[in-house]
Amino acid sequence: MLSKKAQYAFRALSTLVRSDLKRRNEAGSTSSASSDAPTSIAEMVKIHPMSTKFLETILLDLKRGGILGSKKGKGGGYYLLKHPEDTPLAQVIRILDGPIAPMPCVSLHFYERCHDCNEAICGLNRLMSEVRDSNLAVLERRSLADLAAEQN
Amino acid sequence: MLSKKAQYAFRALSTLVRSDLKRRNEAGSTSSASSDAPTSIAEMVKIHPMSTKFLETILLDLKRGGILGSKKGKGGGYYLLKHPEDTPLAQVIRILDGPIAPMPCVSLHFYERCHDCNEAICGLNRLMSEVRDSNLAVLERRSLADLAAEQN
DNA sequence: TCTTTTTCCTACAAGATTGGTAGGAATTAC
DNA sequence: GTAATTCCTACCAATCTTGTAGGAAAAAGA
Repeated sequence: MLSKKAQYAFRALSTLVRSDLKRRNEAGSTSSASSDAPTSIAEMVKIHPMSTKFLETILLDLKRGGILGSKKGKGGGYYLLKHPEDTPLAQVIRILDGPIAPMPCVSLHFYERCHDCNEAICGLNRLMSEVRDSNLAVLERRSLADLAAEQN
Repeated sequence: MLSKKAQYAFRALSTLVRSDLKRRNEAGSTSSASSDAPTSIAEMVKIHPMSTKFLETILLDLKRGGILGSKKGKGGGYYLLKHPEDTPLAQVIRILDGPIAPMPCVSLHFYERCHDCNEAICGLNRLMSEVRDSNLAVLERRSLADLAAEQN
């Protein structure tokens, strides 16, 4: 299961994406994200109610993880560093929750050797690699842009 | 990530599957699993080293979950209740770790309503349903039989 | 320059979860 | 009767989760 942290992150990010897309439409721009008109924590919380202080630490994580930029002071806030399509969901989850793989010995980004088995012939290893792959097929393909896409 | 409990469970189950398949071969039987020749905790731990007491509680869970049968006393132990192909990995995980879905609001077996969003139009809900489905595509199709299958 | 608004940073803390351990009761085989 | 096994409940230490507290730093505007 995703932690609350990751769930809140996605909700806040969906606000940022919508604001980003809106600005793009107005400007007619297709370039990478711009730093003007950042969104403050207070605004995000107004749209998706949650603890302000907790969201603060989450956004900081996302900033350190290279997904968000920020602007301090009056009129400040956070903004996407890249086009929403260029940030896969997997990246967000790894920053906040760590490994996506079901076991350390099949993780791509957080690999740890398995001491109890020979990975080359371990059935569990093979099956969990399958699970990991089917997961990543979705999480690496889907991006922040999909998060904000309206359905009918 | 799978808990240690689930990982240990799979290792112990692989021992039971191998013992089950061996017995089937000898007997030439294709029926559902038989209760003779149960495997004791001590034997399982000999093959896959782990805490005996901890494995005890895990096997009890699997028994209560309807996957294993047991026989008490001398010569006793645990055995599969069904043919290995008829126990999907998903069932084992649900017994020991609970939900497979990434969020309660997309869980099939542990559903909880999401209070912060309208599920019908929530982008996160839709994406996480995709993740759940891709996961289950593997975990419901793959069974204990695949766990013990030798590679090359 | 002063005030307000914002992000940034570190530390703390209560509660839940994880990964076991302890000790014995019940059952069965011999 | 004894040894071997499962069954059951309670406990426990460490870690993780989900926040909270309190301010420092920076920027904007008057």
